[in-house]
Amino acid sequence: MSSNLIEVLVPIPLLEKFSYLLPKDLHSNPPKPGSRVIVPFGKRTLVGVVWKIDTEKGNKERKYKYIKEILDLEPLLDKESLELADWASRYYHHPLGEVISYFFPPSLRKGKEAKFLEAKFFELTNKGEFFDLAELSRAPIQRKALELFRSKKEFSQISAKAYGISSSALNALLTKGLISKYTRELTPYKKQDKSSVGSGKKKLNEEQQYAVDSLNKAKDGNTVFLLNGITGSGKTEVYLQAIKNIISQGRQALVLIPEIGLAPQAEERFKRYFGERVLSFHSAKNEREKLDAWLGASKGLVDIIIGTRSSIFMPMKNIGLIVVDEEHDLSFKQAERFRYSARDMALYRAKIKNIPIVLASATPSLETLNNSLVDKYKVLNLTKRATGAKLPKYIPVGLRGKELHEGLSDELVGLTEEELTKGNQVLIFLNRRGYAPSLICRSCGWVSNCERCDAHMTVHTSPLRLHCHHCEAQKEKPKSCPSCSANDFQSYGYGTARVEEFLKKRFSKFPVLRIDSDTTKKKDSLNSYLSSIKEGKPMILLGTQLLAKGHHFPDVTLVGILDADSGLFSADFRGSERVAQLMTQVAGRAGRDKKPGKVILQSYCPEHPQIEELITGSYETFALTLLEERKSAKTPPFSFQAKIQAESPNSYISRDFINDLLISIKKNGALSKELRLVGPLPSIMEKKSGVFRWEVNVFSTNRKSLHEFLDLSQALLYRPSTSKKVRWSLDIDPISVM
DNA sequence: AGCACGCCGACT
DNA sequence: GTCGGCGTGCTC
Repeated sequence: MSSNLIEVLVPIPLLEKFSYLLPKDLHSNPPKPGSRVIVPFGKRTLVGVVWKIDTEKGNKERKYKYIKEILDLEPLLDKESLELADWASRYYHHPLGEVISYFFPPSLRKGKEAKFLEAKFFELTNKGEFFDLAELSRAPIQRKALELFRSKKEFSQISAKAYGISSSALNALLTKGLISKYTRELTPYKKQDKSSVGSGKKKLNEEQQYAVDSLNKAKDGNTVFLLNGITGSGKTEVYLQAIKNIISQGRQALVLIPEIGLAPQAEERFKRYFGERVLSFHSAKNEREKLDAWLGASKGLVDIIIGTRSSIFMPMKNIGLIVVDEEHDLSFKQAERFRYSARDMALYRAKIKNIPIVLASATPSLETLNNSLVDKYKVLNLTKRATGAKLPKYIPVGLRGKELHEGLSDELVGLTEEELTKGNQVLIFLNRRGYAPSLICRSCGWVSNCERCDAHMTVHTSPLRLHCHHCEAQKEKPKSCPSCSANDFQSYGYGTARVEEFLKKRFSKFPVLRIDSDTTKKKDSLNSYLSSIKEGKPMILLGTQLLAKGHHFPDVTLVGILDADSGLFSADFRGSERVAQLMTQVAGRAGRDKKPGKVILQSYCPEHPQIEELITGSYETFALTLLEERKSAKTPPFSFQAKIQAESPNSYISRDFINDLLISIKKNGALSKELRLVGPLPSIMEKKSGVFRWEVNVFSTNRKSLHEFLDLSQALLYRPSTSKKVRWSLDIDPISVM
């Protein structure tokens, strides 16, 4: 018997699904899965999403509430989006109701209409058309307005104003029945013609052409491509042309890019190539823009969506290709709440849709590299720079026992001088902002520790203050030592601001541009920096990883890496992968155009095998070595990993929380022998922002037993009796940057 | 997540 | 005597 029960997802962190009755007058027209409804929930009223219809028999003991209202007659999410949400919810062990809310822009989450902006219009009525103008002789403004209507038939409220038709005249004509009023959706996008796709086709080299051809051939079927091109090899041009091919078939493309200052540039390049067919999507857009973009993509009016992580949730009417650019980038992983990886969700979305997907990178992640080694992915190699330039030459500089100039060796200073005089640009890379990483008292050894974190406070100048880079804390530099009252402070170590000071003094004839998150906070300041670099005058670019990613600096011939060692001895097993990617990306900024480039790699241990591998080998040989290490250690990608973390104002409470959880799991028999548990242990920076964090990491070569473990963990964690004093998180495939 | 209920401390 | 702290329980 039909029970007319509808399963509705509500945006609440609960594992249960909630069922509602359908009011009798709607029995003949039930809402479809993917439509939004309004439902009562406790004392509240929520916007929910229909999940299943009439499938549950119903529990006789339970009294169900009625759906209050159906917001969408036609579903807003297609079947594949629902399937993707379901998969992500199970894979990341996150409540489906919250997962599904990610698929909607804010205004739709709040229950607003799924419509483009509406505007008021006025049009001439029949009566108005044949009305005797002489009757309006005493109302000259109305008469003039009516004449305008006769020549143009309709005006929007705004254009009427522009033509000088006052609102009082409009109202008068309305009451006389000479014009009528209606509202209409303003569609901001026009469906573009299939034939007019893309301009400015660049000449491709043989490898690029082969890559484009391979992508074009794969238009149907779920092939995963690794577009593995060295820095400056013209990867973008390859996928631009593949996208062009896709949209010339009337299909859409989705391009995911990292969450960095690069977005405006990427967008601009796409706009130049595809014009109005492209729409960018990121968190800076306002609600209206987000809704318009969402509707435009979902109705198939926009051909290309380019955006950061969250764009993976964009609906698309007829998606034909997904590109994940810089696929190794960590910003594709959300590090809070719903801890999804947009790259991995993209892979699954492509699989459901049976379409090709391109993962592009000069420094592929070990996961991706491994998948290509076992032939899961098809590799498209670009081994030559598009300009024909050579890859830069590495010059290792050992620092032991050397006198340095604020972190710079004689070799680096000398070469910098040389290149600047030749009219070239020099890039100095130091992944540490501020003036100095800590302040110490030379009299007693006091160090500027942060009260809320296990970290030093960084010295910042202008204004002179101490900042913690892990929490919001900031304070004045103390007048005298808090411990011994002496006034004998020393700024210890180097940050970009300190190096900037030195470079400006030493190379006073040349501009020094410091580019880090402190100097680029203001809107568009990064862009104005980048355009002054583009002018090509000799100068020094000094910066953090902001500078390392993706930019094309044709006049940089020398890159100086001040500290290649940081991260070499990282506690995290992913540390070396990260360093290798960063170093390779930074080095890749040198010699991209006609001029050959050099990279100075300063290190206290140049004989370290990993540094040597980077210098004498390539990213790929380095990565292969790392893969071997991971294989013998059975760490990802040779096992699956999950992390459970607890945080509270008390270290023991956090520790016990993890401990107790593991005990319960053990009792329930979900601790299979295939699981390797690491912990409970304090997290890398145990105290952070005033809370103490403990964690357990679980590794397993068997996905099923890990998922059984996680299912049980999830069930236990979401029990209402779970202590609310502790904030916990479940992270699948964590990337842990503390 | 919210929201209500409930039971103990400092206030007009 | 009450306002309000946050612990606990519940949401079809």
